Amino acid sequence: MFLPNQRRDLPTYFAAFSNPTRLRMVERLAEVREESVNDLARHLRMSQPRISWHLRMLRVGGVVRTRREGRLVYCSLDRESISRRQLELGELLGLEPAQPMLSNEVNR
Amino acid sequence: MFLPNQRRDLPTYFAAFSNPTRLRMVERLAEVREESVNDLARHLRMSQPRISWHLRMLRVGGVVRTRREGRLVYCSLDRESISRRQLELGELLGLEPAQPMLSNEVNR
DNA sequence: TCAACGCATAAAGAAGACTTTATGCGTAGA
DNA sequence: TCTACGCATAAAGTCTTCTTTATGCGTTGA
Repeated sequence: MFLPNQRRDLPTYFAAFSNPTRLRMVERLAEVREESVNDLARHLRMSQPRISWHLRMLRVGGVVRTRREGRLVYCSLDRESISRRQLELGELLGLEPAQPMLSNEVNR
Repeated sequence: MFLPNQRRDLPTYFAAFSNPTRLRMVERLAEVREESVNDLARHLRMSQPRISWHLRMLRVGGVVRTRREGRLVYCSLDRESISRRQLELGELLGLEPAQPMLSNEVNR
């Protein structure tokens, strides 16, 4: 009841990274640590609904998390979650326990 | 002329992992190290064209490689390539150089 | 409490991913 | 050299993902 879980989550995790638009968003969030939805949209020159849509995929995939402050929603990488999924992939591939990758990064 | 490359390859890499069927194939190949297309199909109870189709995605994504021997085509994980992409992701996310993950695994 | 802002979501259409069935090409063995 | 096998690919149809345009809901500041 834990390993099966893994197989359910991994596809959405990888799907999050499997799109150029989302990769740009991720890249941007890696640079700025945190940014509001509108600012993200402005910076990447994309419509706000489009950003929101991809944001959802990133959230569901466990790549990005958001927090609300007033009427702004700030996005940031969920490094802890990413790290966890990477380990799951390692298990699936039957790899050495491998470095937790990011383990020495604090999450925001 | 190197970083842009990265952004071109990563989506196909992640797309390879973003599908349950392909994840099963990958899981299987992690167990058996190497298997022919037909045997893979038999084991996973899927049609041969279906396997071939997904195999192509896995190959394009740099996750699996194949070698021909007579009329059989053997599939195996391309651990070296996977390792490389994992590092690219790390760079994109602005992470510590992080362990090459798999680095202490020989490739078949 | 009203107007404007920030974001999410819905609806519709376009593009892409996936599956099945059919076929073709190369190799091996008779 | 003919047949059967293993695999790839094509064609057609279906299902999913993605984009745009329109709208709604919550929050802030007047």
